[in-house]
Amino acid sequence: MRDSPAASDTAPPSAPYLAGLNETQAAAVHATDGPVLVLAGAGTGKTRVLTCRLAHILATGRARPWQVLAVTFTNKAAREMRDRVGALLGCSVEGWWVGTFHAAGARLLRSHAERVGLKPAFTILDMDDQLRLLKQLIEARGIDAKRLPPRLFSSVIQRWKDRGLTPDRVTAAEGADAVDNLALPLYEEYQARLRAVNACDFGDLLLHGLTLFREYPEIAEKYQRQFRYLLVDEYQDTNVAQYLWLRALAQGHHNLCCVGDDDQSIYSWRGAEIGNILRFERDFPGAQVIRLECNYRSTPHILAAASHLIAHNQGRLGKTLWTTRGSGEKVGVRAVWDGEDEARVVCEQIEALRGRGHPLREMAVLVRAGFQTREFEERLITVGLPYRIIGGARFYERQEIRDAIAYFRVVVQPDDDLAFERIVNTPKRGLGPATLRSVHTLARDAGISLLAATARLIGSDELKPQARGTLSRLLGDLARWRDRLSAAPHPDVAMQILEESGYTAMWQADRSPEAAGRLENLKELVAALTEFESMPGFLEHVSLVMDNDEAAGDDKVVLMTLHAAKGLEFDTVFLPGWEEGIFPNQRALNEGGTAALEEERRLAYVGLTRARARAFIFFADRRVVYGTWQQVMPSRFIRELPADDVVQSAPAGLFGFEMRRAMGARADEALSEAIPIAAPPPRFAPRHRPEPPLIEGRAERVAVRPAPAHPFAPGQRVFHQKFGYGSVRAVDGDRLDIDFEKAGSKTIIHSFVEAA
DNA sequence: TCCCTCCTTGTTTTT
DNA sequence: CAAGGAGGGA
Repeated sequence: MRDSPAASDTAPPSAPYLAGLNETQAAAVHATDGPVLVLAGAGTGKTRVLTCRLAHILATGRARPWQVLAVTFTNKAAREMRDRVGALLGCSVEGWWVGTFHAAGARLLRSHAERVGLKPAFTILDMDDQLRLLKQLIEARGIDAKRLPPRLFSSVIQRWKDRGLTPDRVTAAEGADAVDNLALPLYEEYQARLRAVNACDFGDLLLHGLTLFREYPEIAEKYQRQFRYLLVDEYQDTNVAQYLWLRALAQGHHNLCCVGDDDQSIYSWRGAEIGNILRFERDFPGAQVIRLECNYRSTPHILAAASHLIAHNQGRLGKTLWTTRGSGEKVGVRAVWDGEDEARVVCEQIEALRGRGHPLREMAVLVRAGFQTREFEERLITVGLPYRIIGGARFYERQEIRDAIAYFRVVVQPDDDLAFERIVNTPKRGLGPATLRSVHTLARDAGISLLAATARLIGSDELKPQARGTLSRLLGDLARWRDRLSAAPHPDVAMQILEESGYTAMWQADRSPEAAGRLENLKELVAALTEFESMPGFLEHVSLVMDNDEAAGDDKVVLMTLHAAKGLEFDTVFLPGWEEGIFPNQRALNEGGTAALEEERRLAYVGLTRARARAFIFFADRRVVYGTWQQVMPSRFIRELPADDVVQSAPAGLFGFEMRRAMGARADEALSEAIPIAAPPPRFAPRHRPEPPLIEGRAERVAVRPAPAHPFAPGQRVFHQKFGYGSVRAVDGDRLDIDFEKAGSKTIIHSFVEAA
């Protein structure tokens, strides 16, 4: 449908949802028809444009809600889009096609599953299931899984899927190249196994969609007609499969609007194809390109530093970000002695800012790799600053949650072999490898599911009486739970499953420090069930949508990787570990080419542009790498910062030398502005003077906490969330010296432990 | 079946 | 160095 005058007349330019857009944003909202690429620099109101555009399309009657497909990458982004569109239009977005690529792919595929050899109730496997399945196939082929681990095959297969390649479309030459010519046959077998157990992995949700569109043009046409408008967020992160999927849907009307920023493409290692955004104008002839360049987030110094840095990249479309914000602080570049010093300095700055009234939740420490958070955590615990780590094990990836869900899966779908395997001997039921092997053998030979094979074996006398009894009881339980599910509320049944299977009891009997938390998680899982209509509905949600959305409301310092920080913003950002080998990462350096290095630089750009008011970069003189001290070089990215927008500082002993190394020829000029800070090296000099914070003005010491609510005494047994159980060795005010059973001895603020 | 020891391997991570 | 996996021994 083309822009009809009647349609556009119904939306006056003063429509409330258009209020406050700047000129280019408004242009991006109004350019409804034909292909449009919105190049949205960091902090330029990208989400705003997307949501307003969607609202505009609906409000002007160009399409009905179910005729617009809006896709993003993450659940977080999808949720934000749904919330904002809902708020803008004042209605529910229930049932609309606004969500992640994978959720849309799954929804579409459920309607046509038979066409690709699946049943509509197919299971969506996660990483863990995939790896276990692959491992079985690898071992069945007699491949040494130690030399060639499942992960390796998994990543090769995933990359093929990212490129939209089904096994028959991988060229023989490429197949021969991949893992000794083993990956391609394994890929074929893997796909066959997935179909046999009526399952999909994440890549399949799109890949099967492509097959569907290719083999059944009438289905493709149906969706081309249905989706009059397509909106895509984070286009720089799409892979080839997603590009092909979008292109198939946009066929005909070409009402495709992609929003993205080539400078923030940081996911090539998982198949994202930056070429998609660079090639957009060629892929979609007649495309309009709209650049959003007015940044509403960062101060000019931060913006200048980020822009100057990213200008060192070759392969980019190029934009000129500008801001109307007044000048603020320059970007701090700070040399430190080592990782411990770095954590200490960062925490001092955090305390200083807090003393000046800045909320902790507005301060983020953004690291290149997860392991870097450890030293910060330890320091934050020591000084008693509350913090939150984003990332790490997600809720549904935890062992106990996966086990519980496996029970639910088998109950709902008896043929779910991977789930059956997971629970058949969890908790331990005394089933040995021999018993399980005969189940597997029969299943394979008869071409039936593990559960069906088990049932058959129980009827025979092949099994030892004990195993037979155990399996018979398990199958009886499963059947009973299944019956109950149709009669009783599913949260109640879930609770019964966990109780009657002995799963809850297993953790109650467990004396390890994590057991209590696991039981808590199980309770949380059952509580979460109440929000869903049915058990199958819940399972779909779990596999596609469930993430650990921690309460962001608490006032805590935020620790996370640069990748996890994309799309977020903070008043203050700390960027530690800017050293060659850490950032840029060693692997990027090993590759030798520019592609990997440019991606690291984009990551640096993402990091800097997260900051609204303050950004601090750190680099150490030496660091412990794999257990040994190593002298490290400042990151080349430091040298690429504009001297005018940066303030440097270093402890006295490091001052001249390090700065010259970091800043190259411009160091002397820059040094005239720098603030020398006296601090002895913590490890090599015995004296230790407290150091003033880098931020101007002295740190106001935060008031000492009130007297401990629980008086702790030496010898007392205590429990800590992270370190587990331990005993108090000494008490010093609000600080406790604790010997932990697992984690060794640490100094901990009393409020972080409880009496055990 | 469980525990201990030896060995390997150390980015980023969403769905 | 430290964590996690595999394999062997009790």
